[in-house]
Amino acid sequence: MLDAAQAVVLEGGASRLTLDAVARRAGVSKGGLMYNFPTKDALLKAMLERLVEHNRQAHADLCASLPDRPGRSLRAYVMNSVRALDLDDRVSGALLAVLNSNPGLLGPAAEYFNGRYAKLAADVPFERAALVYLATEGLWAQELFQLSPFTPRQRAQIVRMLARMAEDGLGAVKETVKRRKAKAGR
Amino acid sequence: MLDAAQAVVLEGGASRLTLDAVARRAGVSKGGLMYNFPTKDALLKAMLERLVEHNRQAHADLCASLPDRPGRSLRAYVMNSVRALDLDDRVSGALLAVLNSNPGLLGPAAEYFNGRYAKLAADVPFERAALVYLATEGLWAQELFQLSPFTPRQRAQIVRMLARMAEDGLGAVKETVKRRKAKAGR
DNA sequence: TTTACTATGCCGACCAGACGGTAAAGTAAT
DNA sequence: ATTACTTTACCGTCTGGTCGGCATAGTAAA
Repeated sequence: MLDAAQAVVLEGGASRLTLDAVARRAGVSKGGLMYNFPTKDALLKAMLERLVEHNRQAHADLCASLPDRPGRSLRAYVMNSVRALDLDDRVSGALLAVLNSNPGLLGPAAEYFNGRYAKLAADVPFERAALVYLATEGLWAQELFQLSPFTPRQRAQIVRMLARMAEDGLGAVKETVKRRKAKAGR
Repeated sequence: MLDAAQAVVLEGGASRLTLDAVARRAGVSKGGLMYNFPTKDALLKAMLERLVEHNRQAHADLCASLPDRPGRSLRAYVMNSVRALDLDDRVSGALLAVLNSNPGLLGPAAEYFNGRYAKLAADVPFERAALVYLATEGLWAQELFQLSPFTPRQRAQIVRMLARMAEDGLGAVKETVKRRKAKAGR
């Protein structure tokens, strides 16, 4: 059922997330849907919770597959965010769905997102962590609203830069600048 | 009337943006509202257009008040974005209002936002411009959804860093790192 | 000046449809 | 018979949009 709800949001936007639509999509009657989720807010809450859990899990998995160096968690966050952008991710839809209706439901999710950063940035200097975090978040948002001014090639370049900055710090950018200058001088 | 619409969105969220509410707020009847905006989409479009124009103007003004050095435009963008966060800005509401209903209306606005970046980043190395741009956008989004994990002090620090990066490049970050280390060593 | 006519701008009652939610009844397994 | 679950049918409300009317002002003929 939650799958159906996410599908509906993905296809028709948050405004089309109606109980009837979800029920139809899930192959049950509206009454059946209301039995499992007594109210629409309950459904939204469940969607959001599953989304957060999914995100947490993906980050943990990715983190485990990376070498244990300082900045690993932050790097995993970057990679996880941009990977989600590639597939028509469920996250996007459900998030939009929630905040346009009941803003109070964001509470628990906000807690997660707030706590998330603290863990990400624990082993990276503050300014660098903040920069990488915000830029990633910005890239994600741009793509979500389809307002990104970057070409796919540029996006890939940015992602590489962010991933390197998460671990290597400023060296990554300096390297690139050097390389660009060398290239320009050629 | 557009003022009323923005006020409604700001107070009650995008979902409360109904024709009746706007009409009441504007002190006219619904018929009167419909006379000026024959359809709700027309109203949304007008709101969005005014918003874009407002943004463009604010950036231009701020740009003019800054010394003409490379990165001026980008720096003005940063300052303008974070200034908008301070007051309960109209932008936030109306933007949300539009994208949750008719996504097609974003077209013209998307054009503006796309073109905007090209001008901002014209006189700044690509990676640095992208980094500043995305981080600013990320900061703006975080604040908009009230999901920012930063304290006001941290936010101010980040803003200073971004503003410096817009013009001075990596020197800004390096400086700060140096200062931090010196401080820690004290 | 008066009168008749027209255009503009706005009003407010109304409509058809969609929405979230409820209730009674049914079904199948335990 | 009880329980878990589903269906069908319905209700009250709200929404975007329509429609006929009304006041005002402008115009031009008398």
